Amino acid sequence: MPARRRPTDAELAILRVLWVRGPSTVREVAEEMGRESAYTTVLKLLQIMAEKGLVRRDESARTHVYRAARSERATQRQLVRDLADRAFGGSAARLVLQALAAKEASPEELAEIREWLAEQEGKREGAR
Amino acid sequence: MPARRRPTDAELAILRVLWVRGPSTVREVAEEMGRESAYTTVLKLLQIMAEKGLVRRDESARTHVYRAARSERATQRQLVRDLADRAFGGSAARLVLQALAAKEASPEELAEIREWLAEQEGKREGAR
DNA sequence: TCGTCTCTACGAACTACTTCGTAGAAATTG
DNA sequence: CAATTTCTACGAAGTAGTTCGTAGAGACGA
Repeated sequence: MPARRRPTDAELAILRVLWVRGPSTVREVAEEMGRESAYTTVLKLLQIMAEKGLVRRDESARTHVYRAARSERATQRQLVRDLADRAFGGSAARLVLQALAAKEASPEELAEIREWLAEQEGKREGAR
Repeated sequence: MPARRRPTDAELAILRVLWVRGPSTVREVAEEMGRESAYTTVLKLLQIMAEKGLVRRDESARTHVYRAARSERATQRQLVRDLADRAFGGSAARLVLQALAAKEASPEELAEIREWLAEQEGKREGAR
């Protein structure tokens, strides 16, 4: 059983495209990524990612169609956990505090965070 | 001017030791990391990290002493920014929300987050 | 049909990371 | 002083990631 490794930079760039576009052909992904990388580079990457299980491939037509195997949310969560483990002693909360310090948050995002906090408050009360 | 690359996994493991122990010799770091990696592996890594500027080396004695070039906080912040860019479209706040979902936070940490939010609230009021 | 285009497959080359063995200098010990 | 230990330096090898060129099959248009 192969341990799940985190996607590399190049893989993540491709996943981002697939999350936005949905199932796509090699050409579509390559196009979306601009002229940064050659068509065959994207193809090769997608082939490798299919082997790794990062994407699924529909081969029913001559032109294969790829889609992300895991959702954006699930992948993001995995990456956060991974970073928390590697650099924050496993504490996602400490990671949060650094993240808050790192960049400005929009009012909407602040509101979401506040909402989450309120939920926690609720749970805590309920648990007494 | 060499762009600052993020520390690799092995480098991060060593940095963690240096942050905890402060300036240390190769032997001390190797010891701290358990018997996972051979002495010369740690040595080589530290040499490379010194070249990259991740650590500074005091060569005044025969046994060199290494210390982290950047603080734990600064490095953590860099890593958070990097992850936000690579996987969250640059939004640290969205990263925060995933992080909050990823793991339980302790009451102390929750309190810190609340405090930070209150600060933001204050700024916002003040700006009106 | 013949040439052109598009697609997948494959492999080669290059870089980065990680590991550790060996060599030799310097310090220490008996 | 000789043997042992401890240290740095270096190099080699293995793995993984990334890039892209070339080849050949299939589709398509003139």
